[in-house]
Amino acid sequence: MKLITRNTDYAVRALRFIAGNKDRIISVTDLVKKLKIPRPFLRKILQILNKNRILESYKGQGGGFLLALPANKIFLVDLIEILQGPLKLNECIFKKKICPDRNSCLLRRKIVDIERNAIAELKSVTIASLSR
Amino acid sequence: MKLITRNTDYAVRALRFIAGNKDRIISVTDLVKKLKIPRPFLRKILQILNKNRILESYKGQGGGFLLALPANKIFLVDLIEILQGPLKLNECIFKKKICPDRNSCLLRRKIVDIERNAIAELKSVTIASLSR
DNA sequence: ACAAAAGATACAAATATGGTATCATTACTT
DNA sequence: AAGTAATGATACCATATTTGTATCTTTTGT
Repeated sequence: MKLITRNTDYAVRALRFIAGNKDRIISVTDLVKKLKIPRPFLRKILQILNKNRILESYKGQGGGFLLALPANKIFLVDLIEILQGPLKLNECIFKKKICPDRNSCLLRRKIVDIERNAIAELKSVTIASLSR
Repeated sequence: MKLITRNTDYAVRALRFIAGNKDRIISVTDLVKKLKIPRPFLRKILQILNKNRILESYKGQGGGFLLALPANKIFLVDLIEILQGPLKLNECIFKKKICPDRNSCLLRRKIVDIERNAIAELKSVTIASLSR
């Protein structure tokens, strides 16, 4: 039960590095040299971040990536949602059907509370705040 | 990223039912009739709860299960730990090695904070409190 | 002795996660 | 214009976890 999976962790590392080299275009080659992340996996992650407008990309020789937003506007919650899907800690077991058990919904309500708190805390975390 | 997996959810349902039939031995057959849980899977879950002294078991004809503890002493956190393993939201990517990146540890620290809060909230949840 | 229960344990299917491989496209350099 | 170094798109594969199934043994009440 991980709050953060490896691709989110990798994304944070990569984004931190890119943020730290302000205005210099960073290629996957640069990143692989610094961070020990499997190259094709990292490429996939960066492509996803690009599609989600966290990164800008430049093709061709000398190409690479830049932040599409200032580092203090890139929120960890957003990265989690992009790379791991919606931040739901509960995921009701009975998918489409209405939950047939009022008491089990008591459980769900508790989980939703905890989820709300966790999200609130995560909301304050940005790439900038992770770069001190 | 589920806080609670299906087997924990099943366990809660089963324990609630057993708690609600105080002092009557409940067999898997009884439980399967009431809760729509696949029988062999439920058996496995109950066996685990028995081994972990959440349930008492009685073999032979007329056998089944009783709570080994009062319902207000059966904590959700414990069920989670038993059925899903240690409640760790962080799970540092670099397992044995010392984390080589001080900044990524900033991330870890945040997650640990969130984890601490979530666990604190979970600590108050018992089978009894889920049975109103 | 029989049958109805749990105990133990090995196996299997489905899903999620982590990672590869390959080909197409773009753009800089010469 | 050609070569090369970069990303885009996409399909595939390996591993781990979750969610089950199947089967045989042991116990106990009737």
